[in-house]
Amino acid sequence: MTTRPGGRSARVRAAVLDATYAELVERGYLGLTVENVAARAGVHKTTVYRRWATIDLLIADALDSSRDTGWPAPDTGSVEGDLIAIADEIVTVFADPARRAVPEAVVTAALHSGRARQAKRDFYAARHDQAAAVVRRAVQRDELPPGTDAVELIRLTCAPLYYRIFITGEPVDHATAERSARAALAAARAGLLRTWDATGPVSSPSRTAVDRLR
Amino acid sequence: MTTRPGGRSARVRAAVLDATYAELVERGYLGLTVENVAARAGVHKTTVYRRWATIDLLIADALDSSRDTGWPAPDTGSVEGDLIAIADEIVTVFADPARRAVPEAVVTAALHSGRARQAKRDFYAARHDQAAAVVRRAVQRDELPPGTDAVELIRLTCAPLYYRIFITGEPVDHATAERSARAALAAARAGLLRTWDATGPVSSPSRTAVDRLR
DNA sequence: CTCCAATCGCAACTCGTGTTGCGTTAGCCT
DNA sequence: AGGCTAACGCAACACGAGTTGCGATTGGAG
Repeated sequence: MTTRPGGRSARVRAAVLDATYAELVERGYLGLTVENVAARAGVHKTTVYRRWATIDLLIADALDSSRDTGWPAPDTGSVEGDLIAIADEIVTVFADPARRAVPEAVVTAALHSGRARQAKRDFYAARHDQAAAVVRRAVQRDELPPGTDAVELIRLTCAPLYYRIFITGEPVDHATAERSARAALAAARAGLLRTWDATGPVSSPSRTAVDRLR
Repeated sequence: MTTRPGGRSARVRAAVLDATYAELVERGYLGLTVENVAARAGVHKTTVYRRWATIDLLIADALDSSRDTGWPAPDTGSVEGDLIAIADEIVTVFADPARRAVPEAVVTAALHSGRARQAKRDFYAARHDQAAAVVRRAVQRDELPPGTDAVELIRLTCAPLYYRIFITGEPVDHATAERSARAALAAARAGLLRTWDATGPVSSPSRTAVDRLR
């Protein structure tokens, strides 16, 4: 997608990656074969095989392409609202069989291929950073203790949902999302997620919030 | 394993399931083929194919067999110590390539087969129930608010670790385990994990802890 | 405009997984 | 102990994913 309109190579690459997404949504990871992807992309299967050794590398490449796609972080006015919105979006995605097929395939592929594992790591790192904006905002608004690890709070918010979905196989709903967000928030408010030592006065990188209290 | 010494069928079944575990540890999910399992079990491959249609069903059956194996919940004297011990065990398991192969295979198999998904769900439900004992103890000792959802506290303790391991691909260590346990505990102590309504006096199913305070 | 290198399409092939039919063996029941 | 049924071993086969060699096409450079 970087050089979308370009030489034949770029055109073929884009067509194949698009076809991969489409096949993934339609048939899931299991039904994903190189032949089907090639057929949908209007390309011969050898072309696909020559460029991507396995399906997992194909998924990894497709994920890389979509990583830099903009993802708008919610802005409800409060951290609590924002975190619940983030958690709710996860619930919504996994409630739709078509949409949940993509992350499921990514997780599966990452368990098979180191390259896919790397792509997945990069993808979630980017997403976490984008989502962490709501936390950084909250710290500036004194809603949360200064020095709160923004990404860690995002992790704690999402983790219980993914845990249920991928590990225990338990259902998730709006109540689950709300509970996860509130629990994570409780830890943050208790000062358990501070990056720098919280036991005493330190040379903090930013004491603006504290200073403003005086 | 239920009727270990029995007819030929039971013997073959046990041999195959044992071989499945051994192959899983040695070669991982990817290297797991029916032929290898059959060879190690001293059985012909058609015998395996006739009983278990796919590898995933084989893994599911092996998981079922190991579900009722006793798992000793830690008892350090405090909930915090117990939860950290539980979290630490997860870190330890996934630090060992051989031991992490099993849960990884289970998660992969569950994404492929409904039968494996069910086996995984049952397994974690049993584990959660066993681990929840430390929480129930803590509630009785008044370390935690009465009505605290024991299993939910266990979920919140484990979730951030599994999230890093399976989803984001970030590393886990003792510090991660400790932080997860403490964060979950903060939510529980804040009364966010109560099963019954916490906003006022209710007809609670069990007010023993409250009664004892008088 | 022409040539050249890279890439693609095509068909035939290899190889491993999973299947099938049949003969054989083991365990249980009277 | 003898027979009966269910399960197993074996070999041959079917099928599809992935590979390979070669000719054809594309897009850019001089």
